[in-house]
Amino acid sequence: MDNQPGRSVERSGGHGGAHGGAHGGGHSGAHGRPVPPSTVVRLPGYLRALDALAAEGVVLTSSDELAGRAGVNPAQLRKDLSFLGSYGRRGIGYDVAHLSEQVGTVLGLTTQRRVVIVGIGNLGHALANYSGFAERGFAVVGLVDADPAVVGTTVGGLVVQPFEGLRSLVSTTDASIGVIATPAAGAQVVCDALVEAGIGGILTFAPRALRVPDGVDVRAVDVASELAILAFHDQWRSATLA
Amino acid sequence: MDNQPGRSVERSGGHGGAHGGAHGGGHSGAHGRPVPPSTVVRLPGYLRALDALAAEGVVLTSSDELAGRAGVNPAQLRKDLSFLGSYGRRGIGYDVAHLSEQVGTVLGLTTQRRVVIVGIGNLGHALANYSGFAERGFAVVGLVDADPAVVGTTVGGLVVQPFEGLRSLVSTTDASIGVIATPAAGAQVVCDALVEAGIGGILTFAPRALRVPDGVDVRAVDVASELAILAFHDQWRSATLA
DNA sequence: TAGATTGTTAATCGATTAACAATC
DNA sequence: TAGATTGTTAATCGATTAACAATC
Repeated sequence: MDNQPGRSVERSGGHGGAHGGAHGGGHSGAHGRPVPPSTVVRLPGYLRALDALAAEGVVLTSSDELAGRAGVNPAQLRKDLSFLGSYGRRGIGYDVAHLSEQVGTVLGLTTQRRVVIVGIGNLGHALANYSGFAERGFAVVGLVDADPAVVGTTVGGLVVQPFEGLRSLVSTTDASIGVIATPAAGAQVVCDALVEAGIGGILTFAPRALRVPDGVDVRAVDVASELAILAFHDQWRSATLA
Repeated sequence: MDNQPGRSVERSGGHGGAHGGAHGGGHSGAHGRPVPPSTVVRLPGYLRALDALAAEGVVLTSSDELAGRAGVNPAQLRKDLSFLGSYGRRGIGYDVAHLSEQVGTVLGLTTQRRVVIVGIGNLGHALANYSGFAERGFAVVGLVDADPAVVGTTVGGLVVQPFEGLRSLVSTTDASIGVIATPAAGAQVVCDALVEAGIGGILTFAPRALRVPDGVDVRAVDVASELAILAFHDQWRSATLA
């Protein structure tokens, strides 16, 4: 469980390096066929669209309708779903409730996962109070901050713990996912501590690439990078107008 | 400038549909060669790594070093940079300051862009106070919320405006980028209003696909989806251990 | 049966990577 | 010159899309 010198590094917005861990191959769906990474990242969008349909009382949908809602090509939707199994009926379509359940199962949302948030600044506050966690079966079970002025305060019903308590917090709560909401400078130290504590999946908001050992999965959300990408397109709009 | 029935829909974490606007082709780099989308999304990461090197006083770097910092393959880094022009020297490497400037220019970060944030809840607060905007040359010039209890309050030095004032706010400030930090239910209405007001790039945090007309660029950050993707890998770790 | 719609195949397209000639 | 490192080519790989047979 030693935190070896990082072998893989997360790529902004992408996967962390290797998450394959033991068996090397990709993760399999119901068919036994592996589900490609590009498909996995679209599944949550399908689930969202399915839940919206269900909320509207729609019972049956088609690849055309569902793809339209999710913003993808119908052929791509069908191909993506085919990696999970055969959950539609030719000539008929997909049962909304059933497909939603299947997609949720494939994504591993049937088991509750416990989340620890490190860095309780503005963003950490927002995340600690974010209702989206519970809606998808995630439980925020711990908050950690390095600032003594923040430690001991209550946020979203949880008392903020000191950084030194991270390891025991993770093991006593059996958390498997860590969220890094610290400034960039502290992110790697926090990441190392999370990995050391046994966390297997990390969502980071810090604008910095993180080194993690094989088998640890990192997803990065970087607001500044997203804005820069918008700026790239924006300058082309301006140039084209002029 | 009418907001036509949406033709394209953003994909979670990806591009909005078409941003090509007038000319259909991709956006060109210094060479006149178009810069592929996959390259554009990595450029901010390179810029980050370059700035970190500069802060450490490093003057010259190699594709190996820079790629290591950014978490990509050195061959990929060189290929990406080759779309921008020839900014390295064979046998020598890249001048950190010069390359940083070139990448920043290509991304359109030399011109200040003005940003309006809609939805001043927990997340909107965090964003309004986020220093990362200014560091990359973005100026937050307006805050908007639909809740009368929030309108009129001061956040990050700006007075929150009512939703009805969005259009005039955008035109008087000449904002080109809009950030949506509202609940999912209101996101499409806000999006439509931003487009109608002339906004060309949108960063949304609402967990919902947005319809936008051609030429409007949408980037979506969805925390719940990111967690779901982590859950997918997490379940495979558990299964492999057991 | 006729119409609709899936699941899958095959074709296209784009992205990644390795290899290496160019050149500092 | 010898060593280092880029920029580019060519090979590989994976993802997207169109088309259609299967089938409800």
